[in-house]
Amino acid sequence: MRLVVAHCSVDYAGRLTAHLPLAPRLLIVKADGSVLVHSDGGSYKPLNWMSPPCTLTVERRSDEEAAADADGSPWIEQWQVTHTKTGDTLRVRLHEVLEDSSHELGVDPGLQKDGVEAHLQALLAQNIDHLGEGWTLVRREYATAIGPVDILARDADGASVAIEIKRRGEIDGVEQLTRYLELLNRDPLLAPVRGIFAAQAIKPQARVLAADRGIDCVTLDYDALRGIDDVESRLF
Amino acid sequence: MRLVVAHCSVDYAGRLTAHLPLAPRLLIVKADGSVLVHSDGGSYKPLNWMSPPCTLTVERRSDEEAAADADGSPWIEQWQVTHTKTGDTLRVRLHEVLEDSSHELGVDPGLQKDGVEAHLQALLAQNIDHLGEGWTLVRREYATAIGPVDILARDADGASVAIEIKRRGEIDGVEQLTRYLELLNRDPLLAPVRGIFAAQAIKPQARVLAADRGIDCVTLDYDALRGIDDVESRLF
DNA sequence: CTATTCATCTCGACC
DNA sequence: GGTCGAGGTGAATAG
Repeated sequence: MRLVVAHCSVDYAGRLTAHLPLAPRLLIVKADGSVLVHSDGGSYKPLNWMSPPCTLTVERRSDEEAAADADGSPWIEQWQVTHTKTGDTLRVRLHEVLEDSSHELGVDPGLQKDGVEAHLQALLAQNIDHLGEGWTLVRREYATAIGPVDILARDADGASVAIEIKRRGEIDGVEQLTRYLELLNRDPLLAPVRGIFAAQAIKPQARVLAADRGIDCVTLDYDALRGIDDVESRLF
Repeated sequence: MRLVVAHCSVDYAGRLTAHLPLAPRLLIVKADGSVLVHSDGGSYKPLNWMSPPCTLTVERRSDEEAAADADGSPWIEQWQVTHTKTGDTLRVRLHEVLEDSSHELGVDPGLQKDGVEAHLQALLAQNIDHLGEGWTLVRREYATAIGPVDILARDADGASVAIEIKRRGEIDGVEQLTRYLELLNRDPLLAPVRGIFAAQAIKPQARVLAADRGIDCVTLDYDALRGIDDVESRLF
């Protein structure tokens, strides 16, 4: 990994073209040749970058050559980075260099995560009676021709219920569930199937559309579900 | 901006919990207090991070104190970063420090972009007869109760056409256009309104759904449209 | 390999 | 301040 702090200008050409005027920035060149251009603010996203796989060629020139630049751009080092597959290009022109260091870091052992949608689905499946007393789980990831329904269950009366789970409930989730319901209701063994749209938070537009389609909305409390699960884990 | 290369371990707790075991990494502390943890590979996304607004507190201790750590974690410096609004926390424990430098970069002048969907919409609006001879533009961003239609036009016979533009044509774009058409066709001044789904590339599934809904698909060539536009720019 | 879906999404535009 | 849609989305997972 090479770290350079320098006054630089950057040009990118690919799906879009973008330009960064001359200013001091942090440049990172990773072991795989990928390049990040960071400013001293904003978010984790670089101002500009090149993803691997890519090739980096470096051109250096003397102060005299730089001063004589025809375009009036007195860079002393230029990086030409080209994406191996898409042909996207990133050109970085370094003017004044404030820092330049390199380190061997090796391969990272990687991140361990917990708490995403899969977990939410597992928790609700394990606590399906959270939705109503006497409810039973039929299957998680119930397969249909157009994709798997998150959860298929039966209510206390034995009627089928298809449940779509999202972390955030938005309009396309309702559309998705609608397509599943249309298909499931063609199966005489299941029909009538009603739908439940379950999410940690549901947007107003999604609620309106769901209501229009006769789909019930349920907001899930992740911590509460986890709490239930912890209690049950201790019981069994 | 502070740059630190160090053997470190990282723990994040927020929407999810995540852990990075001890390994050499690049740590960046930006002027706004945000922190990035990068490995020497992967993408432009850090392994872990904290977005602004957040507060950073640094705790240092001597090698003797570190060696006597009750948990057996001989860190010599610990960063506790807390998000001001959400309360998310990031804890970084530095063991061996390989580099530590700071720079004043100031505020970046920012990025200039070109070539995204807005541009595609503008180009097609300016060259609406690309879709058919004698076609005319009614309005870009034609407002409806459920959102703006990208382009409303009339064909050579004066019949209304609603156009949805995407960079990549996928199923939800067809759904979106379907909703617009349903609404627009309730307006007696416009009806009958037909739909055109225009994108640089359209997925087979989206084509099938569009055909089923009576929506025509058109693939757009960005460079060709830009070429047309350049020619016209020169003519007028 | 392609295709789908999630994301600590981020980011901008618009209301 | 929110809400919504796009992204050079990226990244993981299923088929």
